[in-house]
Amino acid sequence: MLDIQLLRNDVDAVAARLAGRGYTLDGAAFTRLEAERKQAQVRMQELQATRNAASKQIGEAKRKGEDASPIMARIATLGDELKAAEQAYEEVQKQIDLWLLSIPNLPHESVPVGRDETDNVEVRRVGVPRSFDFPVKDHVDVGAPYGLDFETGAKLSGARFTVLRGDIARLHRSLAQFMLNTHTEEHGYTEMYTPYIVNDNILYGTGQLPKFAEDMFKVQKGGDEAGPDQYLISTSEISLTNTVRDSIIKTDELPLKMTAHSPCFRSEAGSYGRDTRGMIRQHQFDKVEMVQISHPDTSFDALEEMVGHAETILKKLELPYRVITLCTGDMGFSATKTYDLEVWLPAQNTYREISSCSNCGDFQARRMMARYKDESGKNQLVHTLNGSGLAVGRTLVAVLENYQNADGSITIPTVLRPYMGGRDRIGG
RNA sequence: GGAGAAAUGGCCGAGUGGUCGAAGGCACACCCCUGCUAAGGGUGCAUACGGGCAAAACCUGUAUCGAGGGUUCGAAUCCCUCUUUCUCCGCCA
Repeated sequence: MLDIQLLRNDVDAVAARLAGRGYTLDGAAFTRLEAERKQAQVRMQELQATRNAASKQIGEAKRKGEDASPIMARIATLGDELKAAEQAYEEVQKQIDLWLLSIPNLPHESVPVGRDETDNVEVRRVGVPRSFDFPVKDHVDVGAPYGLDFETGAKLSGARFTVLRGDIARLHRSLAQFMLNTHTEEHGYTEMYTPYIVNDNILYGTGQLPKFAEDMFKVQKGGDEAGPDQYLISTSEISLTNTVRDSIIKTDELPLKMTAHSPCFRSEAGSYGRDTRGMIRQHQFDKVEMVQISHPDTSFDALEEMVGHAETILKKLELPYRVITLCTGDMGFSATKTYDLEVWLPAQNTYREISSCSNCGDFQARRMMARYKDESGKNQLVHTLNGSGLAVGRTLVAVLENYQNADGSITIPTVLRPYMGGRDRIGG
């Protein structure tokens, strides 16, 4: 959520910055709503002040044993007026809130301006894609003999669900363990385990609601149709970041660094026909997530650091990748700056997203009311960052494709061997 | 699932219809006193959103005692619904 003061002071400047990310801000509508709000609020507060003063007088009169009926007669009709005024105010305020909640974050000045992913800027490439002297298979064909099973996944749950068994399942688990251990032991993150089902208000905090409900899975308690709205998390960013909701953090406790391995559930409405083969795009996938709650002064340093943490995983796995800066038009709703890590997939002969690291500035903090106390004792909004470190399913894809051998076997990356019982290959 | 109790400021805790945004204590900040040891005194110390105002200081209004509704001129206090916590019983991995 943007600072409403920013909008009150200079709607046009905000609109100009949002235009860069392809969002059209209706400044005139805002100005109109704001005028209405001010009028309604002043009116309501005046009536409340009148009522409060009269009630005090009544109290005093009664204590002295005087007759309070003249005062009561004077404000006889106040109640109805006040009720109407309060309703009018609430109505406008609700409109403003909903409008505010649907505006995306402002891009940071350092973000390249552009329309879509073709305008993203490559920052660096690390590692050299291996050259194969045999026909390269994609992960579906590489993994099938060892337990990568889409057919059974579809039987159980439909398209975009996968069953892993045997060596592939273990490789998948090993990747998650390896990532989690690296972030906790080498990067200073606290390991977390959090709910996978969250209340709807939590999703307002991180920005999935009110605009992106169609990407989420909504769940219901058995037999409880009137129960609270709850959703499966689409990323553990949601649960990790919201742990600091409604709290005031001591300055010397910043930054808070949290990591978790969790499943992610995405309905991906609107992505039909994209990446239908294989496990690139699934309704359920695992991810190791990093979240930092940062002091505003250091959040952009923290972003660079976090990208480095994600890169460490790829480096240790010896997977070639590149880092790109997303342009204004390609960034997510809550982000003020985002780096994507893209891993080399030989079968697709291209780099594909495997991590996304964003600084959200105070955008989520304002929605969550997450603050710290500054030196002068004032409460200030924290900055929030999140990054994949990494998407486990896609990392599995990358390992299968990059480590495949001519005989159909798969070499196990060196760092994963301790997690795989010391073996150095699958099959062969 | 059944029965009962509870939820107040950073923390503890008083407050059952009328100047209560809330006593008192702790913690914290500053000042004074004291030349010495976890001593004494004073002051300050919730948040959000408005208006004066373009902004700071300042003045001022409104809301907030788990959440939402209701009764009332007036609600922390009475009523209803919900949430959470605790105790006991049952069930369960």
